[in-house]
Amino acid sequence: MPKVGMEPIRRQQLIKATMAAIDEVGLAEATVMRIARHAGVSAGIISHYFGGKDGLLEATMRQILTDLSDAVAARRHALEDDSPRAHIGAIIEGNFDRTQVTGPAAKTWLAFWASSMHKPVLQRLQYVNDRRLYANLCHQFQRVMPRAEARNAARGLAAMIDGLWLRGALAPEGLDAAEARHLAHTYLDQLLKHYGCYQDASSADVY
Amino acid sequence: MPKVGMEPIRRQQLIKATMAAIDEVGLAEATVMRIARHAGVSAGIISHYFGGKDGLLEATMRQILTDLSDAVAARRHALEDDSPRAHIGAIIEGNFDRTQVTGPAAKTWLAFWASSMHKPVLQRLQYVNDRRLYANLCHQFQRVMPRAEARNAARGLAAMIDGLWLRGALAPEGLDAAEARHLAHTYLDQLLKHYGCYQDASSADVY
DNA sequence: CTTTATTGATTGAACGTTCAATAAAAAAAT
DNA sequence: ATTTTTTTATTGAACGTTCAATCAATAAAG
Repeated sequence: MPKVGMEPIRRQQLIKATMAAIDEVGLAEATVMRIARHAGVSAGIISHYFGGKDGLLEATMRQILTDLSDAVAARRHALEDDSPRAHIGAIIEGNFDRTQVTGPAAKTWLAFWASSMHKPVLQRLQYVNDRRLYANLCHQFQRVMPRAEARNAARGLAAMIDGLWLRGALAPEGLDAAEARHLAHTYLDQLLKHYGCYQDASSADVY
Repeated sequence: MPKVGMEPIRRQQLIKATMAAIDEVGLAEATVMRIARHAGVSAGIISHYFGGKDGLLEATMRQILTDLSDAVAARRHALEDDSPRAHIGAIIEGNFDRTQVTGPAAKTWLAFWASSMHKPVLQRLQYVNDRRLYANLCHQFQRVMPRAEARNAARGLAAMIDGLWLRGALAPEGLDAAEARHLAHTYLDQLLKHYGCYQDASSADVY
């Protein structure tokens, strides 16, 4: 079976298998053998392509963060409206993108989040991603309110988004994306309305 | 050294040591030996008092949930004002109680949260606790707004509280409790103001 | 002398990693 | 076009480590 150019294929396969395994039994019991079985390959191949289990986990977290980043960027670039509300709305929508919220990605996300508390490599990835979200929100809010208030608004909305994610990952029935988006958008409207700018409520009932 | 009546002392000791170990190296590397060393006892004692590692972890999560519950209950019973805003405010304050937010408890909390996704015993504990918070919030909101809106408000505030917790546990500098409480109270004010009830803003700058 | 409390060496299972062996594909040589 | 050689891909058994659990031994207290 050995063909050339297997590396990118196997890497993707194993990253996907990692998410599937974590979704199935959790990070603690996602052994290399279980992951390999999901991908239909042997356990040894993981060390071959990722240098070891840690390398695979890091690559998997990178993938998830990249996917999220792309989902947000795509929606922001597709905007016709350049208003702060539109940009922040796109950030919300991107964070509750179907591919991110559904299935394996959500639980893997939370698992890595908890794991990053004590693994410097993952912590760094999480930190960079987090700062980017915060900086983006802050920048948009600053277009319609003073810096100090913009910072609070950004922290509040970031917490709201993460909280909805967290609760969705833990809820037995999974995240209700429509409801989560609605709550986040309503909160955004309140934050903006409080400063009397761009106060039309047209985006409140988008979902 | 063996004296009688050691059981309750050892149990508390070991639960505290578990939190310390998880705070130090994370749940994945919190071995029975490490926990025992923190408590200054041998590893075997854990199986003796808790039946095994799982029993100790369950007891530790129970302790955290009880502490949180007590912190909320204490503040609610101390209220002079019986208004919905006062009750919900007390719930917020209880959730950001110093003993909960500071040190080992916060990281242990998040570690168990992630772990509960795949451990039925912990999942059940988390679920019960979560439902109680939601039911309490819902009940208070329903005193000043229709059922459907109250549900949304409760879900939103619960997400905000959890999100602030989550971000606090992950932030290198830890949670800024004062800021978190301020954000949660401001959000609460907005939720209530939206319905024109109890609209004085006196509690917005409590902290 | 019985009960309660505790230890620490031992056991067996599970895990990640390594590596020699294998086999297909590609390249080179005939 | 066929054979030989090299490269790439993959396996799976073996190894060493780590861990939770067990239990006989020990010792203080009642």
